[in-house]
Amino acid sequence: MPISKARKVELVLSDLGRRYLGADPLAPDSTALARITAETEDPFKVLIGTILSQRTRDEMTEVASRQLFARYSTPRALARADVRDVQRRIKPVGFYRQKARKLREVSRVLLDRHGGKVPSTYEELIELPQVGPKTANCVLVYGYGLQALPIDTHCHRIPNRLGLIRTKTPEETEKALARIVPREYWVNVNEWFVRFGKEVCKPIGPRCGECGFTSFCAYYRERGKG
DNA sequence: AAAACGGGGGC
DNA sequence: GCCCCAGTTTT
Repeated sequence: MPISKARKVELVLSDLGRRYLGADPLAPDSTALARITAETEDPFKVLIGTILSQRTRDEMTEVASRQLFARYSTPRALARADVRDVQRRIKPVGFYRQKARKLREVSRVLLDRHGGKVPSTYEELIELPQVGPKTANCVLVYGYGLQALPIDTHCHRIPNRLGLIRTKTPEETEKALARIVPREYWVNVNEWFVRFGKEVCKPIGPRCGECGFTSFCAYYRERGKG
């Protein structure tokens, strides 16, 4: 007799919690964005660091962030920055030319329309340049301690593989996860999926031998032993 | 719905 | 050398 979906969700969350909750958020095995956001409660740095992390390898984000914040740590400073200097500092991340322009642009919008402060509502955040659903929710969660579910490729791939949800778009994934994940887990579930996705449930070549969920994983069953 | 953006690490 | 990465924007 197959176990219920609710039970699967419970098993996954408790197991990932055991794996990662006790872990030091500043430890080397933690993700770079997690370290950056853990070191500061500054929504501006969370916003900038999250934009830098978009579609870019995690380790590169940390290097670029430190080089950028060493010189520009406020919207006012970054709004006046020389784009070439910003480009040089964030060079390790992908799309660095585009991002340098967008970073200065978003800083100017913060000054012109938001009094130099990062807004704390989804509706306002999503209007900012280079801010989509994922980045907006990251600012709410890591910058303001509010409840939201930032959806990246890991948060989409893993619950779908496990058969917890069946969604095509990030929007669908966010709604589906919001239904099945208890609120108390929202602050953690994003990073749990990211770390689990990097270590075990990789996009290609997943280490199913190190996964505790193969007994009910739809992906494991279909691909015939990993 | 699909393509474009892009440097750097891993294989 | 080839492929992929804590997405967003444009077509």
